[in-house]
Amino acid sequence: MEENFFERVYTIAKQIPIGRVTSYGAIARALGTARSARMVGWAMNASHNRDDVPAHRVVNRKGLLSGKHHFEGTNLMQQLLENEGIQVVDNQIMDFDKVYWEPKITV
DNA sequence: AAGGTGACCGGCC
DNA sequence: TGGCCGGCCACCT
Repeated sequence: MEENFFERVYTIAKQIPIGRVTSYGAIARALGTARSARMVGWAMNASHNRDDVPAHRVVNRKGLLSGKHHFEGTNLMQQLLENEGIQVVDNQIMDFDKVYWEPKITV
């Protein structure tokens, strides 16, 4: 199933469980393109077209809501995460190691 | 076809 | 984790 790079990212993002988050690099690794983490972010940017993609569950490796800037509101992303039981303070995810979830590696 | 761009990551101080 | 720099790769104009 050779879909576009975007589709792959979306597939991984959709697999993120509720109350869990992952990093761009993790997704990139899952896709086999560990060095193209930036592409993941780019794909997420296009995720605005998909409503099935929980982009709010994708943060950078530091657990910072790097992409919150791209959401509609200023704290929409944080609200969504908190709604799932994730504590977010100052654009930073608390207990990042606890809520962190690594996507299934699809080689 | 070439160049610019980006919601990043890892290494070093 | 704070800051800076280089690499990396697909998408857009």
